Amino acid sequence: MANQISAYHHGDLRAALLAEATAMITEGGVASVTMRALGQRLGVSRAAAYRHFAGKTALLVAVAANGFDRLSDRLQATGADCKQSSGERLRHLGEEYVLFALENPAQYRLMYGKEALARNDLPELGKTAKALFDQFADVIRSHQQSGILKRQDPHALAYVAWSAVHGLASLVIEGQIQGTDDIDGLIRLTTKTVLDGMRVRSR
Amino acid sequence: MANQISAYHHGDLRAALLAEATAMITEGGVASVTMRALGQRLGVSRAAAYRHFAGKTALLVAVAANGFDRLSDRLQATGADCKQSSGERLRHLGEEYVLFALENPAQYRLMYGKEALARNDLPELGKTAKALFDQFADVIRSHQQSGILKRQDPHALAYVAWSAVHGLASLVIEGQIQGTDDIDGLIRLTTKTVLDGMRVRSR
DNA sequence: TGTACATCAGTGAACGCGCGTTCACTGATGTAC
DNA sequence: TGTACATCAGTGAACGCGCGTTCACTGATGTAC
Repeated sequence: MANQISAYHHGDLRAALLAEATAMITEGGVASVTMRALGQRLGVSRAAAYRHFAGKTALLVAVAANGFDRLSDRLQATGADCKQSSGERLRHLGEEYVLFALENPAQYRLMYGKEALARNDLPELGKTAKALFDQFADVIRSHQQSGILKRQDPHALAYVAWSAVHGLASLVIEGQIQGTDDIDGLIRLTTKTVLDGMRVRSR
Repeated sequence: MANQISAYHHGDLRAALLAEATAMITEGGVASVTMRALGQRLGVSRAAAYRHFAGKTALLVAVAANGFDRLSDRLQATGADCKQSSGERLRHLGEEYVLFALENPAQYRLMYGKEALARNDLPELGKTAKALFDQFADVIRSHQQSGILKRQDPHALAYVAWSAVHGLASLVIEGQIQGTDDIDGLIRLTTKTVLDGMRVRSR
């Protein structure tokens, strides 16, 4: 076991590559990630990455997959924190979702955009995204059974709620909602408005 | 006046370049637009485009600007069609917005994403986008004065509504909401839910 | 009406550049005896 | 404990490619006289 890092053997280059690629994406967009720059920033040859990833695409897919894992963990922790069956749990879920996206803008874009990652790379990622959405739809369903939410197709209702938080996150990430605005207040208003619209007797 | 098109002089190459670039973006994403391919598809030298646009970026900015014009026209037509002061006008506005995005996915992405177009190119485009949003905020404000919508900061409320329609459009465009679903129904449910959440007495 | 000429749209060859990836290699590590 | 060796992570030079852009040019058009 080498717990010391020599100049030649990096130690955990794979993890370092993922972290550095994520940082580069955040700083300059996915187009700024090049195998050359990546190696240079880690003080490593540009060919070294190929020992750990089949190619650039595989590396980006890994970054996205890591994002899904982290988002899923975060949302599950939110669910555990907040046991009440009222609509508050749903609101917290939505707010945490937006916060994750705003804290990891580039990774989020990689997860849900298809500009950077072509369709070919999606089999594995598509499943992960679907699993996360299904978990969310289950929460919606349980709130319907508690009589809090309208009894409509839970998948459709889940899509509506997801649209709102994804839309808000995207608009902020893409710079369409300027920094002078009260983002936290906007997040709360969005989750509140959509939840109110989904509530029983809201008409 | 040359109303005949010779082999050498194209006639209206500028418009043809815009249309073809838009088509290419739709087919293969913005990365698939290259000056070479563009010229080839129009049966023209690859240098010909530089007679009409300063460079590739200028061409893409023009495509985005054209998108804003068309979207603005469409939404204004919707407002004119639908004189009633009830929430129906707002719903139509939202639905037309999503439909425009789904019919022009790549152009829409170019308009509201910042992946393809760097910040430097935004001075003009930013203003156009802002003007469109302000028009929308005015509609929200007038609905508040009619007593239909909650009296909250109209800009904030406008952001919420925009988030929902932008989010839905984005999720569909990025392939996150699969084709087997009832997209039209989902559009209606989204606008209805958000409008209900914004209504007076909706609590 | 006919000719000379200015204007401008499009040509095609070439440029330099940065990219992802490859390949034979070298150095460090851990293990078998 | 010491040595030989298999394993594997990282090197660095080189590859071919497609890109945006440039440049001197040529061909068509419209206009002045």
